[in-house]
Amino acid sequence: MVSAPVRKRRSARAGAGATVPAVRDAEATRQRILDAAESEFSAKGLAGARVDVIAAGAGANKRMIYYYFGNKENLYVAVLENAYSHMRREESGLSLDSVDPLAAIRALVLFKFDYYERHPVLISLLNAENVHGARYLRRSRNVTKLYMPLVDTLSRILKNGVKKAVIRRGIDPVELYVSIASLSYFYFSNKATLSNAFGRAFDSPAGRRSRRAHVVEVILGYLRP
Amino acid sequence: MVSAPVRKRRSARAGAGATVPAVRDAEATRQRILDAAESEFSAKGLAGARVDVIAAGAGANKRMIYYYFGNKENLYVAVLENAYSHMRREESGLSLDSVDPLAAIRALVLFKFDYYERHPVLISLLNAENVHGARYLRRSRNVTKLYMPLVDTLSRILKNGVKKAVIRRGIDPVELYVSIASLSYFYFSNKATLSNAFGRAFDSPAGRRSRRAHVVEVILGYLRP
DNA sequence: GCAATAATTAACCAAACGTTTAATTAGACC
DNA sequence: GGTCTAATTAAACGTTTGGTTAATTATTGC
Repeated sequence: MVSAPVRKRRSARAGAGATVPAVRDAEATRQRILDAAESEFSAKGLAGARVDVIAAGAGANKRMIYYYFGNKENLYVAVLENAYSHMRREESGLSLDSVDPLAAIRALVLFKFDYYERHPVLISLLNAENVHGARYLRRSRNVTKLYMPLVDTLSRILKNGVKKAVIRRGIDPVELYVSIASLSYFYFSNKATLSNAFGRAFDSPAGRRSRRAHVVEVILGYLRP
Repeated sequence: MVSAPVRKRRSARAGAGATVPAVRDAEATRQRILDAAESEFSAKGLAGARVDVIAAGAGANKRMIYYYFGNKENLYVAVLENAYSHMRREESGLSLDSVDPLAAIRALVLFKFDYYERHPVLISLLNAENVHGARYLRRSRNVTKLYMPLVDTLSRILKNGVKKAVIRRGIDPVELYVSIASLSYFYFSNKATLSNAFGRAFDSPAGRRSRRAHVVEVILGYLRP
């Protein structure tokens, strides 16, 4: 490349702001499209999202979407895979084999809460996906049945806790995992309608702090022998 | 056309099967549209739903939707109001002022579970609504902030339970209510992606039975002093 | 029976939208 | 510097879709 080192191709006026690089860069363009698509799909769902809005948000020509992803549905699936596998990866990176079973479970609960808080798009995407019966997630081979390792870990922790007499007997690890996810997920997923139902500001920092403490209390309270 | 007293106007071939009455009946037509809209909107969301599909499902002319509801959005709001206020009505019909605080809470937990199980459309509608920040539910004046009575009841139950030393001290009734809702809601709301993540058949009768028992255990286990 | 009105229908329209065609430009390689 | 290919663009295309027009049929009140 020559002179004019930091030329911007366009003013990226669409607000969504993606900074367009000076040079042609296939991978970067693809990534900008993916990012713009994530925010558009998570806000409006597959049917509500607009291809033109995604292109504008990415600072790319609409044609690029078809160049890199084929069509709208494929792009949606790519976004879904991306968000979903990110969570899975982070979660499996958790080292829960602490000596203290209760501390391990507490760590898992807090991880779930914090992850959902930091990744609202994942929640929206999962919500939309569940509305149409996980049609598109199921289509993606990269994403199926990868939770078993975590359930195994949980199972070991429970057994250990029972032996040490700090956890009650007879808890199904899958049910427990779902309950842990529930208590945090629902709070973030339904905060719009919850705020509407109670006057209470559900999304305030204080609200989040007390919810965070509460979910730990519920799970650990339940686990007591 | 002559005699033929029980003439059907159309064969209602659309599969969705609404039985079209022999005579003109404004209220019945309106209701058929509402029913068809509920199933279409809950399956596809506002943007994904098709006005023509709703009309066909209702066995009515498309024009009737605009005759009775003005436009697609208004119809959506009507569906939402309908489903939401139905739940609110049923819930406020619960008489939880039993002598036994734990029995009262157990009844609330089971009510929530059973209601969600029996009304999957409500869950889908709420999910879709939360994806776009409750924009449309907030628009409906009929539906706001009507949960306070229930929270008051819950508050009384908790106080009573503390006095009788069967419930631990210091539980926030709103947090508890949200937790109770979470444990059941999430299970039904996310069953598609959950079934995908674990191999396990989440939606089987056996699965539902054990989940139902589990959520009661979690809440009552947590409440112990 | 006969107007007046309410309910219903078939056909149509314009805008929105996903997708494509075909041409252009930048960078890589020799 | 010229050639080849990959990245990018502008404009258009064809369908789908929400919404409308205007005419028709049933029902109600007299």
